Amino acid sequence: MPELPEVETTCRGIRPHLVGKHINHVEIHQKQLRWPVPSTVANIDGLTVNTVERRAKYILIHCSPASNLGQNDGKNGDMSLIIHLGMSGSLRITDAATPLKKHDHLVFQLSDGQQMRYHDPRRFGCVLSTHESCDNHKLLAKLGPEPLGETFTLDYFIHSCQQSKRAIKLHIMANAIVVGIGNIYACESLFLAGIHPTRPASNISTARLESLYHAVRLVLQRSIEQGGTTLKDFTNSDGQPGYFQQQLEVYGREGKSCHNCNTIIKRITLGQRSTFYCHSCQK
DNA sequence: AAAACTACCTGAGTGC
DNA sequence: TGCACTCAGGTAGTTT
Repeated sequence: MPELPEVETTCRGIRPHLVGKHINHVEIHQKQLRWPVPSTVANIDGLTVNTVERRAKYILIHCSPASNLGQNDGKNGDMSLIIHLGMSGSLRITDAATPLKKHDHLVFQLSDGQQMRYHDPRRFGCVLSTHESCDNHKLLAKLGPEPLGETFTLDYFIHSCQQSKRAIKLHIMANAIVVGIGNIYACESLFLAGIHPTRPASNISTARLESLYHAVRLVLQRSIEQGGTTLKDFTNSDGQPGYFQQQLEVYGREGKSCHNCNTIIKRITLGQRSTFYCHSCQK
């Protein structure tokens, strides 16, 4: 299930295969994703990929007509794809001869003969297009800062917590506060910081919030370095699994011993989501 | 206004 | 073997 590190891993994997290439043709085999794939996605036919970026868990692919390359004025037929991998999505680069898989919903035919395929069994993801700046798109406009970016400062984080009485786990998972921290990394970060997931955000000392701030960034950074977490169906754009799962301390470990103190890891439901923690290490 | 809840979806896993 | 059932979970939209 792609979280921020998986999306970053995907971006890095597909970028060198896409930038500078033309997209000759798009095939839409299944348009019924989280939202219907708009027919305007097909307008990308013939455009050239300028950049591949990530914002939160969205992959942004910016394209221009070949004649406009370098103008970067946002007009003249520029177009961007906004792709979300949802729970089970992946983007893979393959050659055209590779047989289609059952859930390969979109196929982007590239000018060098390769293809990029959007695969998503559970169809929780989306593929949308826009001619405007992606930052203004409805889905991206209200997102908080990137957890690994410069605008996510310690002061900002502490202040946001002091304003909220919600459980700290729900606070760090709220996209308006900071993006890209899903269930797995929220659990892991709280374990690393020694903070109980249900503790109200405003009821945590600034020293402990500082630990959490660094824990969030460390956990995400480390996971990106490992190529993401493989749970069930995540593989990178080459089809290789990530290795971060081998380092999970609490997530999915209900009933097993804490690596730190041997206490049995507990599971509770918080915000409709399974939440794993060590009752002894996290207060 | 903020928080809580729901719908969307299908593959994997479990129990009978 | 196969059927019925549960669980996983990001996000926007709805309800409280």
